[in-house]
Amino acid sequence: MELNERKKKILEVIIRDYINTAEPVGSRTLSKRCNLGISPATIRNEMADLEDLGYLVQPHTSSGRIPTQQAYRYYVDEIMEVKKLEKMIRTDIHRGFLNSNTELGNTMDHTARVISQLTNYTSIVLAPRVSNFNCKHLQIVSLIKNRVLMIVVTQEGVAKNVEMCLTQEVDNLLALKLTNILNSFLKSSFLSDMSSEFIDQIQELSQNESKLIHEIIPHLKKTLGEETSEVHSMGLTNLFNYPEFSDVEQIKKLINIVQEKNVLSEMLTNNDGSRVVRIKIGDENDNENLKDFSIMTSTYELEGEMMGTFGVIGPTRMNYDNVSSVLNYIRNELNLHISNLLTK
Amino acid sequence: MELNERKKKILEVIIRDYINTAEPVGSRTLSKRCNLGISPATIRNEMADLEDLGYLVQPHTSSGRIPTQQAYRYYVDEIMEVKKLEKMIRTDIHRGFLNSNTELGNTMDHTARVISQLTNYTSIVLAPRVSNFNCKHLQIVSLIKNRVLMIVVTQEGVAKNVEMCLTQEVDNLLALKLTNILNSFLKSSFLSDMSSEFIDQIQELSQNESKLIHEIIPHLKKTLGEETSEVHSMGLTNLFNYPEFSDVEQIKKLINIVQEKNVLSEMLTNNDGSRVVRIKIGDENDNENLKDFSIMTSTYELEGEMMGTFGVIGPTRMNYDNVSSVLNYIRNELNLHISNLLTK
DNA sequence: GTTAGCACTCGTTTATCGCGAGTGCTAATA
DNA sequence: TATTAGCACTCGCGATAAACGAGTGCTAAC
Repeated sequence: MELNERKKKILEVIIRDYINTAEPVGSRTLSKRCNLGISPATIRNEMADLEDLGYLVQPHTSSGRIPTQQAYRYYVDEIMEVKKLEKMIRTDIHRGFLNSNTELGNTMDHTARVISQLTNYTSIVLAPRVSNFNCKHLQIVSLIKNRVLMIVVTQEGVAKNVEMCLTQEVDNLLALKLTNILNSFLKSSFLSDMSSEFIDQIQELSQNESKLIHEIIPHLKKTLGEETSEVHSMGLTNLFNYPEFSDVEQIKKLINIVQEKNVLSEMLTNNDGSRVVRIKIGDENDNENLKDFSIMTSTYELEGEMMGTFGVIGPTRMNYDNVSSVLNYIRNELNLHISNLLTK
Repeated sequence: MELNERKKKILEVIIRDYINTAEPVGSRTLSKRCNLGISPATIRNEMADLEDLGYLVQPHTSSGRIPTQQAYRYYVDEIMEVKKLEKMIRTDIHRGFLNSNTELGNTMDHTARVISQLTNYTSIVLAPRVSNFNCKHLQIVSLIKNRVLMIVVTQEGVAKNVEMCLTQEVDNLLALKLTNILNSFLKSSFLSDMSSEFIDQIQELSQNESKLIHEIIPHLKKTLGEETSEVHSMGLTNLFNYPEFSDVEQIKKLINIVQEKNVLSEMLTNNDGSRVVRIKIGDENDNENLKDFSIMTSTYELEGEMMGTFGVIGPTRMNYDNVSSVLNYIRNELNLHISNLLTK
């Protein structure tokens, strides 16, 4: 798909304009805007070419043109240059993160809020996941009768708790006992192979304890195995202001996306590690409900290890420049902040 | 506000009709619907009277009438008779609750889902709150460095956890120590007066431990003091189908209400204990954003003690009959289920 | 290769009209 | 005296039509 410089320039201006106004752009307005000193007629010819090449479409005969998803993809890959955020905004964000509470949950909320404010789209931030068997500490807390709470703490100091119902009563003492047993497993790395044989071999366990441990293990496995983590989302109503989402059906779709946590899996399956900020435009999303949206995501890390994902959902007519800048900078801040919070 | 029997009957039919159709009701259709054998002309006279009394309004001259909020209030207080749910539906609900997971969180979700399905409005269920100093057990879990998790378990077996950042590092051993100290406080009911003097009097504590306890206490106080609890909501999009909420501005308002948890405080301040199901119609809500909505709430209990609130948010043109029946029955089921889950 | 000119397209806006559901009033009726 | 039939009037709504205007493609001239 080679485009000469003039076509490229024209396409760029069209995309920029359409992103701003959401109105089809015509040759006249375009000729005023781009200072190439070419007449509307020439531009019309070029636009017709760009339409043949699949970069533009007309909503109806004799109206201006709007960019296709292919055009956005081209823009993102070949035209866009990601700028640094303005210094003032950067320091603002930095200060915000410093003031945001030192608690992990608050940090996630704060991040989501900042992103939605800076982009005017809907932000989504996934808390660090608890998985991969890298847990450091387990704790069983007796709730009442046969109901207990299991707290799983990872090496990175992230906690997750699971409520469960066992077949017999567990008091504080027994809970402590179970906690100790499970943690000794942890040390001896039995957990990496939590098969029944292993557990039954532990001689010191009473039949009772052994039975309870057997009940707990599946819950633990499930917890460690699942990829889900807390979702923090902000600015859902931001999107309602955009004309493409102003009818009720679109709004319903949008709410379902965010509520049913569809985006989540979409974000996680986006595993292309080669770029810091990843972009999925419209049809590029696998999820059927997301075909009308664009999603931009990035990840935050701790000591080189991927901890979680965050990003933005908006129209395909997204301000890719600005969102890239924002996500880039937020990523840095988040890495810094998380590192302060979680490093030993 | 005395209304004679015929006026009462007419008002009732108008309200019922308007709740179903959302269309102003005229004298002709009305005369067909109510079998009082009176002509449209007579009904017109009565309707004019009802308008003078403040029960009806016309959206514009020469259209049918719609009920005022005063009318709904009258209907709810004087006309409506709450029926039992159909046997079939009752058994359906009952089975659903039996099958719903034995975990507390799931039960709340299930309740929210069932209510929104049965009413076609938006349901809100507040999990049992943790407060009033009735906690049974405390647990400190070391996360990483100086960050710990505090788990508060109430007498009823409800848990809540709070992440906090202390001024010095806490390892597993120290966490256990702190846990023991706090629980001994609990037993000796020192917690009910957590003043500094009391704590400093404990001789056995090292300066170190004492300092940490002093840091933890405020968090504990805050947790026990706050009235908030998890919110489970379902069926937000249900409301979009009603014509009164089909424009974007209303939808925004609605989403803000549910997201920003305004309803929550509204529900909690609704303290009129004299009725099982409490109703707030439009203006009766203190919260400015709720003036266009009606809210119906009820509470669930454990051994006579109020545990939490649940209910429904919808248009003032709400099907008060059906929602009353549903909330009534759900309340029974929830009491039963919670009792099974939490009783010693 | 570029541009001015022109006829044509088509969605949007504005105005007008008729329909119909509903009302209030008056006079007749039980 | 309460009820009802009859009738003129109101007003929102949908349909139809006309005017508008932003934009296009094509052709011919530069």
